[in-house]
Amino acid sequence: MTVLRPLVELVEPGLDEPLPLSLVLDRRKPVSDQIYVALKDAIVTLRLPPGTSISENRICRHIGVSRTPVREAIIRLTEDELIDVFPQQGSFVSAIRVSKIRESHFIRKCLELGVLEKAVEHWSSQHAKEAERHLREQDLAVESGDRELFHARDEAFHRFLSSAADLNGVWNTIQGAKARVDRLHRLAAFEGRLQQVVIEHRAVIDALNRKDQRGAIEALDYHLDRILALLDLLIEHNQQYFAD
Amino acid sequence: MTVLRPLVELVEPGLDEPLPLSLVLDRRKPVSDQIYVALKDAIVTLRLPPGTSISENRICRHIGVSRTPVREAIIRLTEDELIDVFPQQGSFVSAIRVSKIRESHFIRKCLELGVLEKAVEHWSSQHAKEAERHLREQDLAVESGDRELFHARDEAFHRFLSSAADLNGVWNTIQGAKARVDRLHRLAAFEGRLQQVVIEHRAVIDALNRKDQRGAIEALDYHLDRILALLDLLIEHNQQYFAD
DNA sequence: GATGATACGCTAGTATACAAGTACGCGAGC
DNA sequence: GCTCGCGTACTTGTATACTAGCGTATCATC
Repeated sequence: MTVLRPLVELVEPGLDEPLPLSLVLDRRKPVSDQIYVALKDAIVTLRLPPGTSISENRICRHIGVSRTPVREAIIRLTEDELIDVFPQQGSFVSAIRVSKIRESHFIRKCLELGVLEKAVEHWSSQHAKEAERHLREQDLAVESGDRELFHARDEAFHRFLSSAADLNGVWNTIQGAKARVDRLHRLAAFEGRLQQVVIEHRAVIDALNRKDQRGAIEALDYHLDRILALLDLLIEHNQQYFAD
Repeated sequence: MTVLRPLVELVEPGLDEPLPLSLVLDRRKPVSDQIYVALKDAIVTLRLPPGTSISENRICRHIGVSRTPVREAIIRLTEDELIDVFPQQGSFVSAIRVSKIRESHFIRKCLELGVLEKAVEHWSSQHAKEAERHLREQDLAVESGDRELFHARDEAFHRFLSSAADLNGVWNTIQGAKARVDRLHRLAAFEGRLQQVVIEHRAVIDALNRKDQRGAIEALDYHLDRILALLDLLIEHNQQYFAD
C-alpha cells in the first residue's frame, strides 16, 4: 500500500567489521569445501567464539563469493553441531553444552579405545617408527610454543592410531566427535599441559610397543579422561562460552 | 593416482520415468529436510539401489521444487556416505563397500556396547516395562509380515537403549553408522530371520532385567555380529549392489 | 511517559539463471 | 573399419533474485 519508497539507499549498509577468517580461495577447487574448512577451523580454535552471529550474507561479502557455497558450508557445520541455525533469525556458533560434551566425549572414547584394541593386534615395528616420529614432532611443537601447531600434530597422532588399526574410515566419525570437544581442549591449553599430553601419548605408544593391550587401553583411557577432570575449572573460567 | 569414476549405471535414466519417491510436501516445514528424509529412506530400503543416478534436476522436476533444496539434501546424504557426487558427471547412490561396512559396523558395535554398559547402570522397572512394550510391538510387526514396519521398530528399540543409558545424543552418531549398514539388513530380511532378531533382542532385555552387565553385552555383541556372519552369503546373492 | 502500530532492514529458505566441464552420438575424412 | 572433430545434451558448481518471517527503531497517540 505504501507508494513512496526511497529509490536509492543512501546510507551504507553497515561497514562489516573484519571477520577472523583469512581465506585465500583457489577457484579450481570447490569453494564450498574451502569455506567449510575455514569456518570449522575458526570455530574450533575459538576465533569465532560460541554465540557469534554467522550471517550468510556477511560471510559471503567478506570472502567475495555468493551465498550458495557459504550456505552449503553452514549446512555441513550444522550437521557437525558447531552451528545452530534459527530460520528468519540467524545462525550462531553453537554454545558449548556440558551434556553434549559428555556425549561427544563418550563417543570419542568408545571409538578410540576400540580402535586401539585393534591397533595392538596390527602393531608392527614400522608403526613403532612412525609413532616415534609423531612423538618427536609433538615435542618440537611444544618447544615452539605454537599451540595450533601442537593441536594439529595431536590430531595427526590420534588419526595415526586409526590408521594403525587399519580402520581409517572410523577416523571420520572420531573426528566429528572430537571437533565437538576440541574447543574445550583449546581452553585447556595452559602452560605445561601440552607437555603433559605428549607424556600421556608416549605411555600409550610404550604399551603398544610392548604389545600390552590392557596397558595401552588404560593409558589412553586415562589420557582421554584428563579433559573431563578439568571440565569444572574450564567452565568456571569461561562461563560465557557455555550453556546449560 | 586413480581417478574416481562413477559406477556404470544400473538403471537407465530414461525420460523421467517415475522415481520410487513418494513425497507429500508440507510447505510449512523446510522442504530440504523433507527431501533428505525421503531420499534417505528410499536409499536404505533399496528402492533406490546402489548405482542409481541421482540427478538433481530429475529429482526436483519429479517432486516439483527447485534444485536448491534437493541439492542441500544431497549434500547431507553425501556426508552420510549414502551418495557419491562426481562433479560434472553426476551423483549416484553409493555402492555397498565391504571395507566400509566393516568400519561402520565397528563404529556401531563400539557405541551400542558402550551405551548398553551405561544402560545397565540406569536400568529401572520403568525401563523394563517400556522394553517389554518394544518387544511386543516387534512381535506384532513380524506377524504382520510388514518388513519395513519391523525395521522401524527395530530402530526404535536400539534407540531406546540409548535413551535408557541417558545418552540420547549418542544415537545420532549410531544412526549414522547404522544407516550405512542398514541396506545389508534389508538384504538379510529372509523368512524367519526377523523372528530370530526379536529373540536376540529379548536376550538383551532379559540380561538387563537381571542387571547382568556382562550377559547383556554378550547378548548384544552376538546380536550385532549376526549380520557379519551372513555377509558372504549376501554378497554372493546380491553382487550387483557391492563394490570392491 | 507509556503504549501500540508500522516501516524498515535483517535473516534464512527457495527459485531461477548462468558457467564450466563431461559423455556421447554422428558424420567427415582417411 | 577407424579416428578425429564437433555439436548437443546432460551434469554439478556458483551467482543472483525473490519470498516470508522476525526484531527493532520510530513515531503517533493516548
